[in-house]
Amino acid sequence: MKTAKLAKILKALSNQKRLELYLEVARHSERDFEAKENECFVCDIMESLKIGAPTVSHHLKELSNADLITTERRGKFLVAKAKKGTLREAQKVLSIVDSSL
Amino acid sequence: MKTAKLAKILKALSNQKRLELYLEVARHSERDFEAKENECFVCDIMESLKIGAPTVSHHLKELSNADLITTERRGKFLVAKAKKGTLREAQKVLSIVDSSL
DNA sequence: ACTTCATTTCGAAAGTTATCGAAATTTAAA
DNA sequence: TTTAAATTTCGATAACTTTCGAAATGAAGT
Repeated sequence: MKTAKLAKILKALSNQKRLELYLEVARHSERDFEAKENECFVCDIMESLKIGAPTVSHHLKELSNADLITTERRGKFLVAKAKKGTLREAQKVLSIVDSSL
Repeated sequence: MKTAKLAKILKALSNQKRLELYLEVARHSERDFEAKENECFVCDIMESLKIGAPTVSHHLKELSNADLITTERRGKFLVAKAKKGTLREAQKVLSIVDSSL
């Protein structure tokens, strides 16, 4: 992976709210793609992170842009899923550091 | 590790130049603490990353602030050393994601 | 079609960041 | 102690970010 892409991924995770949002998505993504009718995601996040819907939407877009998540409309709601491979790749690059020390 | 600290670390690595700088430091840190008289570090980086000295200085400070490196004066020069533990801790938090998927 | 709820887009405000050139500081050497 | 090299601080600017409220859009049920 090129440093430009790695930097983009890390940047997407460099805001505390967005990082928490990502971790939340990552932990719940499997479950939420099987979500029941009355489950949503953006509105859950709004409440748990205490940020407005426009901001959540913006953050989700940044995470998508960095290839860290995908989103899917499920009826009225939007559910997000983590692309675990992207994070793993990023970790691989960073772990070069460990092995060389 | 709290998300606030993790976010700070990731932010420090979220700028491409700074990320490259860090990776460079990480790869060379052992060697450069044993540096010969005429080896320097900031000025090397200036050339290899093509950014001015003030900017390098600024980036080093940010990496220090995030606890990712330490710096040490060696005669006229400044050498930087990676604090591998910090990165490892960060990786540990992020790897929760992997194990939960 | 109308209403309602969820999400996105738009426009803007406030704050932060990357980068630079110039000046100041530090260190070593002559 | 004068000089030269390396680094830092300062002041400035341009670009970007986070966040918001308001308006627009999309989806689903009545």
